[in-house]
Amino acid sequence: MARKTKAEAAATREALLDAAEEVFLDKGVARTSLEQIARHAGMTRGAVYWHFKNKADLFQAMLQRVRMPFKELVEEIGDPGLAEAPLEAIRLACRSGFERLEQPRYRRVHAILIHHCEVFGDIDPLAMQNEMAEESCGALRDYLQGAARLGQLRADLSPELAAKLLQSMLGGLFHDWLRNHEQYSIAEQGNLLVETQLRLFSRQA
Amino acid sequence: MARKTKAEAAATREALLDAAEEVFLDKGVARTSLEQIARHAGMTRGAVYWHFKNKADLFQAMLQRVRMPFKELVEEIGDPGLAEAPLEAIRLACRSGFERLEQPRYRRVHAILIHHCEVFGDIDPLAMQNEMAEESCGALRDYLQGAARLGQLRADLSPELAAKLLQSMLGGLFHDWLRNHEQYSIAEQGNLLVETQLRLFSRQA
DNA sequence: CACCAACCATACATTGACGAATGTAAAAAT
DNA sequence: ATTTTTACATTCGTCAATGTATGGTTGGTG
Repeated sequence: MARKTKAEAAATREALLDAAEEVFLDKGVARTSLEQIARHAGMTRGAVYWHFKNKADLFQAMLQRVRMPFKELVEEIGDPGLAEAPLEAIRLACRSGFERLEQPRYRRVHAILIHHCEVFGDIDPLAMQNEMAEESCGALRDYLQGAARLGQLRADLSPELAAKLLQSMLGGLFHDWLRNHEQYSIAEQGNLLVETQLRLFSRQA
Repeated sequence: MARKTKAEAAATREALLDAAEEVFLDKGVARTSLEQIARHAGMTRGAVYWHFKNKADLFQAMLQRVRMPFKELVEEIGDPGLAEAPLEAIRLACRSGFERLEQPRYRRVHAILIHHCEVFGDIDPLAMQNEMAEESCGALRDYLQGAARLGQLRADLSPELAAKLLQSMLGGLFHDWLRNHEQYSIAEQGNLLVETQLRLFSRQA
């Protein structure tokens, strides 16, 4: 095959990752061969082995395109007044997180990570899920402790417990929606649930 | 090989299923061969193909040993007075569900179904998860509607919304604990979260 | 303008899992 | 006592997937 320009090569790399997302989501990671990915992108396995070391390497590259730590979601809002309204910060961060998840790329990759892959090679999806869970739970605890200090929480509810409740609820919603995203909108449902839960947490009903 | 008695044959069948649980949980379903399962049970693949049609058949047999629909959990309590205390019924059902999950067999098989297998053959684990989710969510909605009729719910909280909240929370806890069961007890954590959530739901704080 | 390396296709060797076929010895049935 | 069936073990052919090696063309750089 003829050599391509740098831009073209980068484009085929992206095309391979796009194809990987689609086929992984459809067939599952273990049951899809690199041949299938390459054909779906209109290429051969040679292209895949040029751009990536192996299947695990391709998988990690796929994940790199959709990283979104919880802290960044809050920072992107960029409202300094949120320091005095932690509950509102949580609400807005969840909102923008939900909006990202509705983009096909974010939805597909997370669905693959959560529901369509097992351990393989040096990839351990459960460890990655644990990282994500701990990061978000830590952030939630910080904000809820702030809310407790400001007297915005019910007196009979510890911020640690509230954080675990909220974290579990968000995780459950996350898993459930990624299983059947066509049945409802995570933006609608998620905002409704988060607002309700935060309302139950807050001092003034 | 010599023929075994019926009891011995049934025992080897169970031993194969036990071995399958352990190896599946360790290596993931897709990455474990029937050879590995047989060897781990001290047999060969001949035994596996005698007792089961193929890998998918063995997998389904493994699941059959740990079926536990939500309704049965309530029925097993057998307290007729629970009709007037739906919130208490939910609490007790969750409690006994958590206790079951702490048995290694139930924990392992559910962990495999949720976190260690992809689609393969005619097996679709996501469809099974959806069945479980819908069944439990339906049951929760029934009980919470009963609680609403009896005036045991906050007036500003619809039973449907409460059911979704609780269902999401339980699902999140379920997924999270199955990922790292050695870090905490689901009986302790689960009962605490359920009681707290139900307390937030109830009219009298 | 020349030449090297980037970019991808093609061909080949290796691996390992499946499933079917066959072997076999003892338990049940007659 | 004989026959049949059960409960496995062993062997073998097949096929799909991986990884590597090699080839061919051209863009980029000196």
